[in-house]
Amino acid sequence: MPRPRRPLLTRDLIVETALALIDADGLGALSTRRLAAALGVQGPSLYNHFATKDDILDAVADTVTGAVDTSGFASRDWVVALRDWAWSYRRALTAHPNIVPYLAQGPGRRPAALAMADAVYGGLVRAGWPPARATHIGAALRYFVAGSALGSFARGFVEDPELYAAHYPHLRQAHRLAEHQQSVDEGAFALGLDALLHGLAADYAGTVGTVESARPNG
Amino acid sequence: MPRPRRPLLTRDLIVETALALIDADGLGALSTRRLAAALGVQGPSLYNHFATKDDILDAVADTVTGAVDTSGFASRDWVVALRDWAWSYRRALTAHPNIVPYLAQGPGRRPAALAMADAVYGGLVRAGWPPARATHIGAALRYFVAGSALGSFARGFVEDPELYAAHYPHLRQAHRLAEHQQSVDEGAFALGLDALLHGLAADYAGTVGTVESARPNG
DNA sequence: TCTCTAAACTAGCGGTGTAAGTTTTCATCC
DNA sequence: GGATGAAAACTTACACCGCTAGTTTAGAGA
Repeated sequence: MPRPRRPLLTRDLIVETALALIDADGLGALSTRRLAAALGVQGPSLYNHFATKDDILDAVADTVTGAVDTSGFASRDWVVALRDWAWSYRRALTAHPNIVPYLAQGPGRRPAALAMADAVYGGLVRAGWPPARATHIGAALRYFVAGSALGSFARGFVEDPELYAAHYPHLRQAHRLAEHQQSVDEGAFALGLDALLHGLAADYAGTVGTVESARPNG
Repeated sequence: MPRPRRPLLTRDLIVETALALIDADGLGALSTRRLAAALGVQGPSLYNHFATKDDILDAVADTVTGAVDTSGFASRDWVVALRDWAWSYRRALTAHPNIVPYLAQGPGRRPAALAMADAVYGGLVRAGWPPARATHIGAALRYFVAGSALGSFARGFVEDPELYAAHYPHLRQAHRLAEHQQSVDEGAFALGLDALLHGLAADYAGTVGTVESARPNG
């Protein structure tokens, strides 16, 4: 097949299909030939639109990150904005868990990740946090969200009572974690996020200072 | 070469060499042939000692996790124990950052990870936390530590001022993050960990209750 | 001493990312 | 309107990947 009358591929179509394949079969199952086959095309044709496979994955990661909502930093109290952002961030990642390990390794040059960092940092500084602190807070929350989306704690346990009872005295109930995977992970996230925000609020009261500087939109 | 007089390979030697290669060249650069070559052997010989490449990586992950110190839970106040554990955990992971993405995806059947979970959970329950809460707390801290070791926040930024100034108004100083990578990541970790523990302590005071139940070794 | 297993080997399969070169279509400029 | 050059598909091919199969020989146990 020579050059077709209307292009068979576009960057968006490739990214969309790649994400669907990753969601369905995992990151390891995505090869350029399989992706191309899903698009009705031969493998190397993808290289007319992307330079490398990693470029494709970067674009996929960018669209996933693009779904994160940071609008709260523009109008809400910083604690509320952080909480809303963290939950939105987590939802965006857990909607596509298979891409998370790739995504979590370097926000660098990806526009959506930069825009997110920009909004968070800007919002915190505007709320009165010193720049260095704002950087640390944004990073700390990113650690927490990425870690929670990456390694489901509960998913790691197997549904086999005997495996744990023998050697790990306190894990007698661990096999039940597998059943309640989602609620355990969400509960742990909720608990940890609340604790983090509580601690940050205390820090804010102590270092940034008075009540009047904690205005919602400054 | 037939069977040698003394075995050229042992599981420990394979694991040790694999970890060294991963540290030096990254997870992606570890192939069975390269690993075997580093051991002075042909590729498939490894399969006399491990069933699959993933088995090798699991063993590597287990030795890395094995370096985490949970001894604090046996003798110290739970807040101190959590803090010491989290830092030890982080040190163990950041000593071998390239294996972290593999390691963070499922503690499941790996003995060292199970022993760690057992110690943490047991220590928290002994301190008076309800079992479900103890599970959540352990998971939340794991999220935070794994996230911090996985995606260095600072490493993702490039040392090019112009890249950020144009589109991201608040990230004008972001290129400087690359220089101070380690201190930024450690600072963010310290801040986040302290906030988390502060929040948990407040929760403890509110739900678990009185002062006398917060005894160090119960 | 005989036998079986262990631990190395070689050969090879199907799959991977991607480079190189080919063909044809479309858009653009004289 | 015909020439030109880029675009977008193709085929072929390379080096590498994880892993299987079968072979050879050393050592351990009956």
